[in-house]
Amino acid sequence: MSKDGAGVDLDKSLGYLLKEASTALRIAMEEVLRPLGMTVTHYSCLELLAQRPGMSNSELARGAFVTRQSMNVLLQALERDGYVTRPAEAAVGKVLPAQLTPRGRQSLEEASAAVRAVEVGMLAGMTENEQESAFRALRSMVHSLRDPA
Amino acid sequence: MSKDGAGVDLDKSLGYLLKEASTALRIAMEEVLRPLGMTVTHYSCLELLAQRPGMSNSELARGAFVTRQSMNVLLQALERDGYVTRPAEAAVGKVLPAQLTPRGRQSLEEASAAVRAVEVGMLAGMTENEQESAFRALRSMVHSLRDPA
DNA sequence: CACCATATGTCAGACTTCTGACATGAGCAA
DNA sequence: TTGCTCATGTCAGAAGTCTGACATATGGTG
Repeated sequence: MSKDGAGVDLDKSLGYLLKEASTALRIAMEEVLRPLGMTVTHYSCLELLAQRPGMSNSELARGAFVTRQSMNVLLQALERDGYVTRPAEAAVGKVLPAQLTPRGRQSLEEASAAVRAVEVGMLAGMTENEQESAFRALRSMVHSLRDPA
Repeated sequence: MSKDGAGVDLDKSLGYLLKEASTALRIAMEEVLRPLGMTVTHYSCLELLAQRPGMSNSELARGAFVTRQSMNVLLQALERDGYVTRPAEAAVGKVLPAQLTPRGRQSLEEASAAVRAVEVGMLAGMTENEQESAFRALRSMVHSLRDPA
């Protein structure tokens, strides 16, 4: 019953393993971010804004892999708490470019260090070549999933 | 600003790419499972039960990468809707072994075929060797994340 | 110009998952 | 036996994310 032709053999499925790895990473990140009062999406948003100041709500949503509605909820909270600022109205169109405040930047520094340590730990025991080929493999999977042509 | 020493360069981060790939896979699976009225966790639960009948709620939770509380909510719904059966009381201890009903098995068949197609598509363009090394890389990451020693 | 497809920001409600908590049972050691 | 630790099932409430919907702005095309 455990490996009949109709079923998916989870122990050998790259999809299943992909989810397993992603979950392990998320849990490890939540573990170090929780003491800082931050969720993974919360951190992702700040990190994105540090790299590309002025990103809009929709751009941040795509970068953090959530819907723009979810990002909007988060962004309003970050704005209320003083981590992020947005102009009251759009200069052009409806796009509101977001910026980190000094407080946001400082908060990100602690988080970024913690997250970087998690990623370094994740890659422990892998050679540069192994990391490179894993990178290419994941890129290929993303491309195939998004463009099934 | 986009690549100062303090930040994480998301474009080169394996962690970020891992989340991207996992999200792409989840979205692709949701897309094919939605017409069947099934979520990814819902499907995962049925697939696990097909491979190992008699799994308990907690075992299913670990296998589907959710908490046992979340799996309990789902399992109660699956039981109510006739996809799964559990004994009214435990034969030994508190563990309630779950089983697929014929209806659950039939529902799984359609879903399993759809999900298998998604996974095949995801691996399109990758050689057997590339898949194998990706598998080892992900396994290594999971291990390092769970056991940071 | 008018029209249409696309993208954005936002609100509202529902769904899924999570954390916290409790009681119960198994396993092991003193 | 008693006590301790761990795992399990479950309930309740909170948090995060999602889908659906609407108004608005842009860009291209007739």
